[in-house]
Amino acid sequence: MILEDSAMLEKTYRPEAVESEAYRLWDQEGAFAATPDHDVERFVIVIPPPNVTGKLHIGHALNNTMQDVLIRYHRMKGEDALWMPGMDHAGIATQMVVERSLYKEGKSRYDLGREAFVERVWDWTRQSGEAIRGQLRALGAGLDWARERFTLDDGLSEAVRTVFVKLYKEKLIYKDKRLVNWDPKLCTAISDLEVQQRETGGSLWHFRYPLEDEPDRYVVVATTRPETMLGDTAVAVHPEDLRYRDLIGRKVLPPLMERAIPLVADDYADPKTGSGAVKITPAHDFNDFEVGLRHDLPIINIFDETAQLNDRVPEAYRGLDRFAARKRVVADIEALGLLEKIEPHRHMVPHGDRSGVPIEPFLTEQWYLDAEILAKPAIAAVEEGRTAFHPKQWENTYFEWMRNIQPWCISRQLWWGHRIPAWYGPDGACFVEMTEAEAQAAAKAHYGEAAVLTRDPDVLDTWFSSALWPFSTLGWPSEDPGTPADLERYYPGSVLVTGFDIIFFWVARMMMFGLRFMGEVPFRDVVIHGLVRDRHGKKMSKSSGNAMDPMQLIRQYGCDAMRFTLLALAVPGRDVKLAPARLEGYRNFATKIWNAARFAEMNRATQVALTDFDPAKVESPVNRWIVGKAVEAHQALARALADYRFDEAAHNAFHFVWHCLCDWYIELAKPLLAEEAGASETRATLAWSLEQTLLLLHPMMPSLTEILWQQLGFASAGSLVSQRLPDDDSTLKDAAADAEIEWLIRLIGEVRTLRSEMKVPPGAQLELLLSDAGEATRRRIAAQQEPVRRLARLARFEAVDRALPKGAAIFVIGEATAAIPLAGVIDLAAERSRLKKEVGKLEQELGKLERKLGNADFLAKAPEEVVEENRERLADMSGRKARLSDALARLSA
RNA sequence: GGGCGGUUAGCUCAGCGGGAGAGCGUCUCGUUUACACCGAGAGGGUCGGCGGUUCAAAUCCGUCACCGCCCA
Repeated sequence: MILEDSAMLEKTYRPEAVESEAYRLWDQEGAFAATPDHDVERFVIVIPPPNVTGKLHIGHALNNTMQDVLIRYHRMKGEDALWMPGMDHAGIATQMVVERSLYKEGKSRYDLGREAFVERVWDWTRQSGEAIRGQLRALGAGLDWARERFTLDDGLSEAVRTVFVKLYKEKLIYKDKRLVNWDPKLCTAISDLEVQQRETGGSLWHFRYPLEDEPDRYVVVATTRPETMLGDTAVAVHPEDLRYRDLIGRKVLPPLMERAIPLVADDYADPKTGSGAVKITPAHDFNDFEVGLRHDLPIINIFDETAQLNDRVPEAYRGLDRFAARKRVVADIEALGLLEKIEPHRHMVPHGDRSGVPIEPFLTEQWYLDAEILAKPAIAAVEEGRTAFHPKQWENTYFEWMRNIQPWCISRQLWWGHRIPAWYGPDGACFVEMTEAEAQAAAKAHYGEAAVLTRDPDVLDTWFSSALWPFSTLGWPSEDPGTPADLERYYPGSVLVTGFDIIFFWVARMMMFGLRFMGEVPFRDVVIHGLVRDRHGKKMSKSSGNAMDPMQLIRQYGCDAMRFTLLALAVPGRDVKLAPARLEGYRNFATKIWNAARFAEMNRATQVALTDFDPAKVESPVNRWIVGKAVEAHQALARALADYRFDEAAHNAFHFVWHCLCDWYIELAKPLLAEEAGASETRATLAWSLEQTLLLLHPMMPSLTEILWQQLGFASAGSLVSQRLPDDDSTLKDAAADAEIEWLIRLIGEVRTLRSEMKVPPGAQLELLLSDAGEATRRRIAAQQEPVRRLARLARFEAVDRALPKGAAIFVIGEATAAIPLAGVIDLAAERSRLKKEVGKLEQELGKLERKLGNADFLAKAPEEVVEENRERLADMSGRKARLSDALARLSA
């Protein structure tokens, strides 16, 4: 077992073994509970509630990972971090899921009746909610579970009713009869945003409508929807269209019907489209509806709610669905000889985004919210920067939509959701109140006696309750003693993290309602991320078979690796293209960390080594160097997260761990750890560096780091999850140590390159001689004997005063010239060509620099430090070039 | 039609006024016990085209081309 105290770490990292263990530990400690009694900064995220439709997808994984990083990071900064969990009842989506399962049993919701059906959805919800909680845990998401909310909870439902009643009484919510987007499959109104325009291959049918009083003459109308001609109430032509001028005001007789309809003049008719005449069906087209209003046309609705033709059409067509009706109408018109032609036609057809069927504009009475009034302060709040989008460009999208906002149709003909608190009297009078009792009272006042009331059967659009989520979850509008304190303390939230596709749904509506009812924005920052796509950039979907299930990825790669991958790829303003290769890479990274910890453990560099350790007092340059690098890594993390640059946070941490800590520090520490003297400082520094690494990585890779924290004994001071990050302390950085280690790294790199290019056998131990070494370099040579000899595989490494030997490979480092005598081994021709290439490159660079520095304008106009920097580079390069040319000359001699 | 974003190494993408970068892949070499889910080294780019601003442009402006997304 991994957690047995005495056991060493297992040889390989097995994520599945640590993840559940870590979460269990956090649960047990109540690590995710907010701390309302602590007098510290607050950091609040209210989760965008996932739908209770069953499964989280990879987009949820990205979204919640980002939130978890922020929450864990701010908690580790010592703030009171609250991450409010919860789920959304998701009216249409959930109802559909349950109806589908009923359908498999051969039943419909009508067979069950409303009450039993709703009970059945509750069963589903409980089950689905449990599944989602499990998935969020598997993700490592540190939510404050005791506070979990559901949009249909009593308190939240009360919030919904409160808002509805208030806005109704303020006349911002009203009932109206107009065309809505009607989903004939789900039999409910849906909002504009739930309608998808899909390009569809169709036809343009041209029909002849004879004039009523001159049957030999006809007007040709073109339509993409022949079946709606049964509801035509006019034909419109453009007032300036000379072809039809004389016909305006006369009547035409559409085929198949006994009804004559007028020819009206309206700008809506486009003379350039088709024949220039257009049939007008006010009940079944948004534009036609407007035309109808202008000309006072009758509105003839020919569909029932499932889009079958009703009894307002000739008998032959009654009961046909719209697709059958289309065929029949076309065939019948053709039989009458009134079909002029059929042209193929691609056009956009509105589809329900849930049901997938074409949407009908349908005339019904619905509840509306006057969103324009609520939008104004919401626009101002973003203009004034009280809420800021990241990246900022999304503000344009927000403004664009908010400034053109339409009345929001908030009623849905569903059974699952918040039932509208409106009751009707026998004469249809409407009473909107918090409870039935209050409605009764209002009715009594209205009628002067008690009346039988019927409740409105409809429910509210799901987004209506989502709009209240940032404050309804905190207890609004409850009068309970506990909750207002929460509201006061945790509203407004700090951040909302969501996808760009949700700006209109969540962000906009939360802004409107937050400002209206709380008088303050619901969050300070809105972090917008992209969609997760497959490796080719295609949208994931079940139908194309490219969907990646986060739970599957967690099993395959581990939750930390999946999180880290998503973070590293989460470039602002761009979609995430997720490829297995990236997941593998970061799974390897997790293993790398695990093994670095094993190395530390094997060298007893654990918590034990840290007794009385002060990183400021470290002496050896290597140790001072890694201390400085760790400080920089923390600084980089802070900078990245302050800007919500999760990709940079991940890349910086990756670079620190792999390339600073593992590639160099551990390798350089090996000889020191083997020594008698100096080993204890290095052991302690290694332990400290690892501790810093775990702190640094924890927000991004929580499980792995927590388990290592426990295993290496750091947990005597508590779990990693509740540790404080170190205060920023730049005094721990040491420029001299940095310079020395950078020199060392370059030196070793040069030798390795030479060995490889000269094809020196890997086992051969070489000599490295430095001439012209200054005092500092000589000191470094003396100090760094072991690391250099070991990592560059050298038998000897020393400064010399004599001339460098002839048959040697040469490179330049700082002021010194380095030689590796390779007499007998070296291929002189190869070394000559290598040096020539090197000199050639330098000459090219030098040419550029000389031209630049020879330009009077550059000297006059460029900032002094830029000029100076270029001068230094010139000096450095010409020195190197001189020495390499020298070596080349001697080789050729 | 309007708006937004993109075009940088074979792939995925950073960088957004002063020396072209990362990860993955490719090639060569390597088991010196943290790690082969590893180590060492290398190769690879007129930064989409054209024009302009500037001492200086991948980076700013204009324009064109192509690719996405959103709204009509």
